[in-house]
Amino acid sequence: MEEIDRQIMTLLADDGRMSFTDLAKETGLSVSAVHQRVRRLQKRGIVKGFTAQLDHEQIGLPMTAFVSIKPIDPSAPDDAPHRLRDLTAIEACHSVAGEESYILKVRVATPNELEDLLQKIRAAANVATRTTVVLSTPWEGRRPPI
Amino acid sequence: MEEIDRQIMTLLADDGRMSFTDLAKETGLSVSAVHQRVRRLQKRGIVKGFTAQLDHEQIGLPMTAFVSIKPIDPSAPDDAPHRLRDLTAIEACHSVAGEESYILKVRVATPNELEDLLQKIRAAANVATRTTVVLSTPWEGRRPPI
DNA sequence: GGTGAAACTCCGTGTGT
DNA sequence: ACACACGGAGTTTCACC
Repeated sequence: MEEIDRQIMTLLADDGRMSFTDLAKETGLSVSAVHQRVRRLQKRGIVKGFTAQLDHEQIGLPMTAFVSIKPIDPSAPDDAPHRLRDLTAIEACHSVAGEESYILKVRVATPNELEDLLQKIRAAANVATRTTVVLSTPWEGRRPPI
Repeated sequence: MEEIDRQIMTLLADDGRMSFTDLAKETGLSVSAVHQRVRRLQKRGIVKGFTAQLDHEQIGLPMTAFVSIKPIDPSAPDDAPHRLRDLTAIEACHSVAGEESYILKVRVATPNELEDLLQKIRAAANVATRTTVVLSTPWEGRRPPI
């Protein structure tokens, strides 16, 4: 039964708009049973939501970079995520082990915008930054083997 | 008119399963006009697809890491993406500027699995690896400001 | 958890402007 | 590019197992 949930999640990860009718055909369950399972998966938070995958080039954000940050004053309390939250160009913020404390993934339109963003990051969180610019992305957001 | 496309994409990025009827209400257009626009956005590849957002903890992949790789033999042809393609634990592969040639984002269940994966990466692509383990993720996959 | 059916809503296409 | 309309398809809830 857990097997069927995995199957449903795999199908929805591939096509987030697949109809309940088609999910039912694929799984061999009735439409209402599938409906019930999807609602339960959402309620449990295993399925957190559904989203459209957009082409960054075409929506005007062709530049991606990873920004590692390190506090200038290591004794100060670390609330970098809170301080950086309003910088919407930061697509992801990961706390990491290693020499730096966070890795940020950012999307911008131009090198100039990246420069502006780095200044804002340094000012907002009182950190030093180390930036790695993405040249191309062979793949991204690939579905994990559930 | 371009404004309405941006609005539609924002709505679909927030809720990938929103009905055309609701999109029509939000945008003030008719259902068929919205339908036409979404199909066009997909045909142009601006909307690349729709996907379910899954909780990595709950699907058994609680561990995330960034793996930077550098070729051991810099004179060899660089076909790392092709050689790494079958390692499905690699969620993303970015070619980057800087000291290393690629940054990989990987998801695994345990430290042991990470160790196995790193061995496979080194063997498959003939590279040295530098791994940064993610401790927590304040946010991820946030919608860019379209 | 599962089914099946009923009532409702939505989708997708055709037609017209 | 958009609006309107209509038949087919999908969704959602219900009683029952």
